[in-house]
Amino acid sequence: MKPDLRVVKTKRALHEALVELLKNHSLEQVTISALCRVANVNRGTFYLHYARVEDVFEEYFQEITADLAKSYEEPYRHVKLLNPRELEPSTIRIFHHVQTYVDFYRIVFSKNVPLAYYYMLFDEVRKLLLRDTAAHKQDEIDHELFCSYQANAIVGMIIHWAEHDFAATPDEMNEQLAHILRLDSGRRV
Amino acid sequence: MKPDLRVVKTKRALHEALVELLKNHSLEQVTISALCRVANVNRGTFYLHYARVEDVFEEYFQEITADLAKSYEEPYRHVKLLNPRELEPSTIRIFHHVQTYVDFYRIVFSKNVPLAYYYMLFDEVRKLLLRDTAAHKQDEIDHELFCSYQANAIVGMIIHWAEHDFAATPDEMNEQLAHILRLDSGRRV
DNA sequence: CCTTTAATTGAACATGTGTTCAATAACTAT
DNA sequence: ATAGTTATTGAACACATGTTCAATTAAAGG
Repeated sequence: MKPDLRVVKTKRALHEALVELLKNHSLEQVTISALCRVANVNRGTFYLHYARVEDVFEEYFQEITADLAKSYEEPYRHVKLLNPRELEPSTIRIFHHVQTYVDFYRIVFSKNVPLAYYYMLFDEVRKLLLRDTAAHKQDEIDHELFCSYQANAIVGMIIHWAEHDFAATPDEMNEQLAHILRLDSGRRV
Repeated sequence: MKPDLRVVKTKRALHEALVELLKNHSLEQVTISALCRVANVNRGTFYLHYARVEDVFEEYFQEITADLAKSYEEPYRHVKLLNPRELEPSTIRIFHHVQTYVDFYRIVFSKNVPLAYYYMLFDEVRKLLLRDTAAHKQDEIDHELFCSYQANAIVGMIIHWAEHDFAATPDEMNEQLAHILRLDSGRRV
């Protein structure tokens, strides 16, 4: 059940062709025909794996969101998490992650791309919150709902960040998050 | 400078044709050609006003987000707003608004629509928060950033709601928001 | 190495896309 | 009503889309 090398080659060619075309065109300007021309892949082959150009970007973007989760696994970062209302901001790697892949995130937050990309980021953040706050459930509050609330709040900060062309530094974003979470007084490093 | 009646008629025909087609097709399945066929509008005319089918939906959806703002203007609802951390949930009309137009919001929150629709809702909520919390700025916190945080947190709840097929009632959503905002203890009606 | 399996190809077809143009029709303003 | 303005139309064009098919090619597994 190994992945067929031909499929791997085809997908890699399409990935690289997409990155190439995105240097001079917006995502929605990239046609399937042009993508296949640049990638030297038959158009029929494209349809064996995808339906739209956006699906190729989505597959690529999946590797990036996977990196977000991975950065949380690094043991020296993965400090014990406290009550979600007192998240230790040094453990929040998301702003640094976004800056690392800012060229991708400019696309992810642009108006005419599918909402699916947004969900991929949101789901990743929520997954991390669900895992790290499992011990701090509160009565009367639907914990999954609360994580959707909290995760999307953070993504809201990233929207704001993107609207200002990612001018602030990741550390400044972390600092603001700390203040919002009321860590400004009684900070514990 | 009145709107040309011909334009009004054309747009209305396209709006109605879109609603008609959406009964049996997803938004992305609706082609420009089919839309124009049903609307009895020349395809060239379509391009005089729009570029994509999604633009027609966006124009329609604008009327709906305008209704969200309008519901906040109703004087008997527009109670004095407190500190954003203590939002009086009875003034939060958003969950009821979403339920009123749930057929539209199912599309707005579906994966393959443009992110632009999401922004329209988010911007509307943020605008309301910015207006109603202007008096409660805090030092050290970028107030606009905080409103992006808070507005998107609420939209995160709606995402969660949509994921569960809008099963909860708007009042239950409001109740959960109240709990999250720490109104559970010391509630003031 | 050789057979089996399956991905890829190239070609074709109907339809959709995006644009242009002169001719026509419908609206506005006087 | 009439003249002037402008949206709409229909036709045509090159190109993109989505699908099908038999022929070919490359990989997997023994």
